[in-house]
Amino acid sequence: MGRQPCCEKIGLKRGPWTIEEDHKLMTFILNNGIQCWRTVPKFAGLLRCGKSCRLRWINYLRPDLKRGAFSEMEENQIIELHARLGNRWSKIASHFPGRTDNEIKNHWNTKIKKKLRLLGINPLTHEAIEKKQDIVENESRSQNDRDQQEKDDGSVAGTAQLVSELESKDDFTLMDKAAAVSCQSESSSITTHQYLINNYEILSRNLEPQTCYSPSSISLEDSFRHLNYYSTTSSSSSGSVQVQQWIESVEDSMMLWDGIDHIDHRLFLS
DNA sequence: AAGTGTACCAACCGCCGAGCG
DNA sequence: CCGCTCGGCGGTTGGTACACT
Repeated sequence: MGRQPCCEKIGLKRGPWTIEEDHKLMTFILNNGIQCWRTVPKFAGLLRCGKSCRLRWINYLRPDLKRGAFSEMEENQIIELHARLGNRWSKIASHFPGRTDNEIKNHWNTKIKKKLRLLGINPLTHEAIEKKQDIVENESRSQNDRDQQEKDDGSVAGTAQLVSELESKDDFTLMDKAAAVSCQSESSSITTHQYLINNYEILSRNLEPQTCYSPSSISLEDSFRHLNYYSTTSSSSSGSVQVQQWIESVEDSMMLWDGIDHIDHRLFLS
């Protein structure tokens, strides 16, 4: 026979995790590590499926998670990777330490996809949206000189210039401008994708002037990677500080744990 | 103030490849 | 080799918060 079943679905809890459940799961994993997800809920005292525990850990409880908004640089990189890899979110996420595939997928679906559409880019193909072609071609014809110049030098300076010129046109809608710019890049030797990467910052600033990219929250990268080392040696003050930062971030995000001091002292700062 | 629409994101669902027995 | 489960993945859903009318 094969392996034992992952879990008995009957009687298992579903839905949002409580602070107590998070506490149990995190305490168990930090104490015992992860050998088999099927056994985790059993030994951690949770009425959850192992799969659910895994998801909760990976997407929310993992100490090396980088919380906070995506930076523009990260967004640009996501677009670039998506153009190459498609919806392979885990592959994309592997380029972003501390970010989860779920987080990137959500960000793509709620933010980036919308912006690309406004820019006249098909988020699936990263090509210019077909029906924008007429607008674009009309605009492009009137910009022949600029087009030629752009083709000649193969740079994105022309499109960037077009962006700023279009911005000054009050009777041209934002979407039209974006489409025109997008097509402008298509008609040149520059691909839509390259155009997007080069001008994304300019355009997104205009599309969402209210957007404020908050600085990333405290980066706790590597803290978990070094967790075992620091918890065993405990002689490294920097390690202790790093772990302490993680604990504080967890406390911030999960309110108060009744046993956080217990975990803190026994695992990290002994 | 209440109702409705929209955005966001945590969590679930179902599929698939790898691997165990 | 086969039957089966696990772990991982991508798609989707549902709940909540916020914005708008």
